[in-house]
Amino acid sequence: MARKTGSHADITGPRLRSAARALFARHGYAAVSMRQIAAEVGVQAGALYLYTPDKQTLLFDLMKEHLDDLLATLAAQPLPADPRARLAAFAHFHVAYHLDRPAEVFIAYMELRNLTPENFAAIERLRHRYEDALQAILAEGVAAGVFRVPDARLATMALIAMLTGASQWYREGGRLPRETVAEIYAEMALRAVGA
Amino acid sequence: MARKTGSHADITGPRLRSAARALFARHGYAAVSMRQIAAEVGVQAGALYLYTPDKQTLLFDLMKEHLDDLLATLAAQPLPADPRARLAAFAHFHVAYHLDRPAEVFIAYMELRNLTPENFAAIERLRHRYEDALQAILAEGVAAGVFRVPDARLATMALIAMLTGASQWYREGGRLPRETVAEIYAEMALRAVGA
DNA sequence: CCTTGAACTGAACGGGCGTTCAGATCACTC
DNA sequence: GAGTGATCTGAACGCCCGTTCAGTTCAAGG
Repeated sequence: MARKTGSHADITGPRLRSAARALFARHGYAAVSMRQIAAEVGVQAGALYLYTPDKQTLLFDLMKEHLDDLLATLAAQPLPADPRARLAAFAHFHVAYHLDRPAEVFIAYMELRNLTPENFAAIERLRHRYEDALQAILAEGVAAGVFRVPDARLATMALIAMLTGASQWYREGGRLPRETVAEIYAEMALRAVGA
Repeated sequence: MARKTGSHADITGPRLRSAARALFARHGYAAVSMRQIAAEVGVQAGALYLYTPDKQTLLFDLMKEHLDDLLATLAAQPLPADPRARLAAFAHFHVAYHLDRPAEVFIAYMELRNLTPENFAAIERLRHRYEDALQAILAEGVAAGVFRVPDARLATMALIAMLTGASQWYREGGRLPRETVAEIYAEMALRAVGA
């Protein structure tokens, strides 16, 4: 008793990732079983192993995809040369991007400790690349005399934590529209660094 | 073959909580077994049930203790009347408190989804009480005309995320001393709200 | 119409899980 | 020095885990 109708390989693969993303985000990697994911996909657990070598790789791929996409989208972003406008654009981009992907954000920040050491190192490298992009903006602003921050690295971590936090409380259709939230956060980020 | 030397009830209880706190923070609630905790305590798994009714209550008690202590310590804090000085004192307190308790902070923010609905509601109530304390400071500052924030609730969430984030990267004996970190974060918080 | 091979099932593997409990141990009281 | 009760062990309960794999189904190619 196998599949009833036609070939499903190109359907089941994405569905697996999508189901895993939703379940990991809601209940956490360790609390979700392959059987639960399989049930969500509408398949037996064994069939999942046609699309992922194991559960750990499934988690790693989700996180890597998220960070790769984050870095690629940032790179494609037109960032003004002026440090102030540049930081405003970065902050606006960061908030909007994260509000659009609450599940991915949740996983990327909560499941780091469930990665094997090698996978963890790979993800941390990507994340560091992203942080460095912000840190460079701050350093330029300091050099240009328009930002006043005692420590660029600390300010980077503080801003990213603040901006990312938006996705923890924001709910679609809530009191404030997405654009307004991004705008206010960008404004706070600028002020925080003394712009 | 039971205990070898004397009575241990007043020792094993705290040791259970301490071991659970450390293991939950490192590996996550769902990934830690009662047997692992028992091994850390130096006891068989069954013995733990003399000190906690179940694993869920163990997690809940750790989180409730943390938030109760946070609220009590905040209440005992002498906060100046001037909104600017008041916010600076709050921010400084928050960062210092969180840098001192990285394990508790990690658990309180990462394991919310592993609480039963009733326990979750109870913890959220406590957390909301704390957030309201900050929001009140911001509202006073806005009323006094010294803070400029479009939305006090949003600013509250943004500041708490930023300040709490310090405990994610801060390491004892690192580049910056604890006091300096708290000072810089407090300064950034003040500027973020336009003070 | 027969063959092939991709897609999937269903059962099994060894092992760990949270929790319970009868029984063992032993500091203490009277 | 007998008895008590707090403390803990060790084994067991039923259940779920990630992963493997022989076998089944069926769309597509010749």
